[in-house]
Amino acid sequence: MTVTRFAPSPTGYLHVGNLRTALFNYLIAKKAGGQFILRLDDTDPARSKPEYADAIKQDLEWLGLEWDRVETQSSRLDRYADAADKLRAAGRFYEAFETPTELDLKRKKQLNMGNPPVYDRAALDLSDAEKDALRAERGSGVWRFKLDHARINWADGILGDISIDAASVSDPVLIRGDGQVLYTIASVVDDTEMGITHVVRGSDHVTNTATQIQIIEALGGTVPTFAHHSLLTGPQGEALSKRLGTLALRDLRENGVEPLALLSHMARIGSSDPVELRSSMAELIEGFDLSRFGAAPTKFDVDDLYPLTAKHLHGLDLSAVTTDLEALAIPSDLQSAFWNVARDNITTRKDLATWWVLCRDGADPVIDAEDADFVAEALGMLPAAPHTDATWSEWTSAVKEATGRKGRGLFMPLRKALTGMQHGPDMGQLLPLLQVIKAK
RNA sequence: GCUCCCUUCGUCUAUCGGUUAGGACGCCAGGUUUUCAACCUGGAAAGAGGGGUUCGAUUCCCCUAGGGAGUACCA
Repeated sequence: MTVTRFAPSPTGYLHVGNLRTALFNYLIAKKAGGQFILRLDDTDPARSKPEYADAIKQDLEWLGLEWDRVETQSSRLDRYADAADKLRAAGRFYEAFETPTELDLKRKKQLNMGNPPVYDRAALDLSDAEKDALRAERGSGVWRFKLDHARINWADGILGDISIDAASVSDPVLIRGDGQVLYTIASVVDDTEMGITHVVRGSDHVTNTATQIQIIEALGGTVPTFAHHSLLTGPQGEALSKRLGTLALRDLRENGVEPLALLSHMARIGSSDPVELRSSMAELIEGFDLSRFGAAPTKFDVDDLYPLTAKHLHGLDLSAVTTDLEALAIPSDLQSAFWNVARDNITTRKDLATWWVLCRDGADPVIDAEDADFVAEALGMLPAAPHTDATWSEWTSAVKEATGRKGRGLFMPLRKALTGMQHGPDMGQLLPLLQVIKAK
């Protein structure tokens, strides 16, 4: 069975980049009839916060990305300790005592000499006595995984055949000096023990994947299928990480982006499939194909979300927006007519308020000097409320008769006088909803 | 610096050596609506640069330039 996971650390809010990873894993699992696991990578007690874990769940729920199971790494610490023992027994684990400053110095030296900044494995030469001395002096060291210096190859689901020389990578630290288990091993242990079959993550993880493959093998686990999707960049190709602050899922929700619009966009950008609005998650699942994604960085522009949001809204019927209409205190007998009028003229649900305020309170008229007499004459002919669907057409016909004006010259001044704007809903339908006409 | 990935219309991309270089979003125009939006139709718009290989390169190879990522006792 296909089992995937989304593994955020609860150290902040989810943003569009995270969503892409989550969505890919979700869609793959669902398309295969498999399982999608939400795994909270909270091994860092200093930065992980329960509030963030809750926020992550809320954001996923908002989008309808339901997980079959939730796991937390902080409750699996004993598993990681077991794995560490296993690595020690296999002779693939060694303790190193360099301080961060010393490591930094080593790296700088290597860089100066034009060499890759790879850990020199000095700790491997330490005798037991030397280790005891260092431990007494500096406390416990870090535990590094001893990489096998060979090329590491895998067939990536998106990038194709990848080959990385293990010698160009430092032996990864798996356990910190203070005993804290690090992502690299926790993730590997979970992936193998939870039966993860497909790992889809950002391409910022490709080097991790290389080392993790060796760790999985050393642990005797089965290497899952890996796929690394490209990272999102801003509209100008700039790194998105700098603007991620404004791209939190909750902010998008706050700005009125519709879940299906977001989902439709995120599930397709970067692929050869057209980005178009899908009407359901099922449709998204059906059409998803990882092999259609390219390896090039993908530009993401928030503005692209709004046309899709508008389109989604345009297809909604009254029942889907009654909550919004109620929130605006729109009388129930007016709701249907109002939705019909406003529907095609909104980008987000928030725009509903603008139109309702216009209907309820009227608008400050905009009357050009050359139209002043015309508008005054026309308004004099406007029958008293209540107006019906026929009022506008009857009225404007009469005005046309009386003034000789027609087409745009006839309608635009009236639209501007009544609504204060030169664009908006169908006037014939809008007029009966206008509770106040300030121009009169 | 080193390692990995990438480079086709504004954007996301198709093309497994020979195409009028296709589609989608956006944009523009026209139509429809006696006005706006929506909708329909049409249009403009592209293979980073330089070398090769080849009868023929967007496509294969090399170089340069540019972009992204990694190079943590973060994830």
